[in-house]
Amino acid sequence: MKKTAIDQLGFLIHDVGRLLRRNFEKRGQEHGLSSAQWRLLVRVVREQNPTQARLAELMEIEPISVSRLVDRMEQGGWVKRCAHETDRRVNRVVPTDKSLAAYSTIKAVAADVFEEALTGVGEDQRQALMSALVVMVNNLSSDETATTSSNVEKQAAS
Amino acid sequence: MKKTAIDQLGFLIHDVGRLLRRNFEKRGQEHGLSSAQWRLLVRVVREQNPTQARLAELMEIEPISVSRLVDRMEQGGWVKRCAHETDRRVNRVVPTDKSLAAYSTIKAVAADVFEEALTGVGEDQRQALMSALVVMVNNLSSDETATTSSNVEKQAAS
DNA sequence: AATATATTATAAGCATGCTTATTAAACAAG
DNA sequence: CTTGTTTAATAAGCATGCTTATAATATATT
Repeated sequence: MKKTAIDQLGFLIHDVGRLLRRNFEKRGQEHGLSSAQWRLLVRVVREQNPTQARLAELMEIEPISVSRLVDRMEQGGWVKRCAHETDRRVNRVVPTDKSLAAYSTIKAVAADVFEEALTGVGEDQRQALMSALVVMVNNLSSDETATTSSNVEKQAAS
Repeated sequence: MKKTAIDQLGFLIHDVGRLLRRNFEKRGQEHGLSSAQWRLLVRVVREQNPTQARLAELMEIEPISVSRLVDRMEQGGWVKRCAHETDRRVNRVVPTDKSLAAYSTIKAVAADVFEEALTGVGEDQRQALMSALVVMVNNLSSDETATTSSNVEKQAAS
């Protein structure tokens, strides 16, 4: 059994991420959501119509990136921008009926990709993998806003 | 101890990848290589002046992506394009003295980022993490060219 | 009330991935 | 040798991340 050197970690994480994304998008050609768009939609549904700023915080990407993601998703009929009740600067991002209808199907596609990826990885090892990743996220985002680590908690929870 | 659900796997991998990249690039502002450029440089040094096509194969990205990466790295003085001995279609990508001088320093920065990321993760868990990731790469790229899995072997080896 | 500061979203432009199409050179088949 | 196919690199244009800058609105301070 060869010992995999730690300095391959970056390459491995990068490759696994890319391959997960590729597989998800290949299988999901019927639904037509990119993986970034899917990540956003999950937040929108879970959080119940968050503002764009809240989405940026949750996804830990820049507000402008959210803005353009929402642009394309709005164009594709996945979400709508709705005016905030009191603050006229703010847009709430709201899923369309189309999104809600597709949600569980797409979720199943994602689960399927994970299952394929983890074929041959035992339950213990899966737990080790997941908890190592959670620790890594915490370590690496430790110097950022406090929101970060609580996000991870939340992710870990559900 | 909360059980981390498998359907968070995509989010976690994505986040860890992004955070590793961000930390590497933040620390490496002095050397001025992006993480994609660093990945390419590692291949160039290890493989001893590969062609662009070979780089695309090794990095599992499209030739055009290599082309533009090399454009910027050539402009930044990290690599040169040299004519192939016999085939006039081909460029060999060759590291400059500047690259070779910086190589071990940058490698140390990467190792440092990994060490920070893995703080609090025990040796057993590290091994479990790495081998799970190797399995995932193999599973996910199984329907691609045979080159893929042999790459992983090679990565795992060194 | 008027002015200064915060916050929300967006604009412009770069890097790195992709797909699809093109050019130049090499190779293969008649 | 000419014609057709394959291969190496590049071009054009899109998506999604980034940084830096701007406009509009809210909020806080004087």
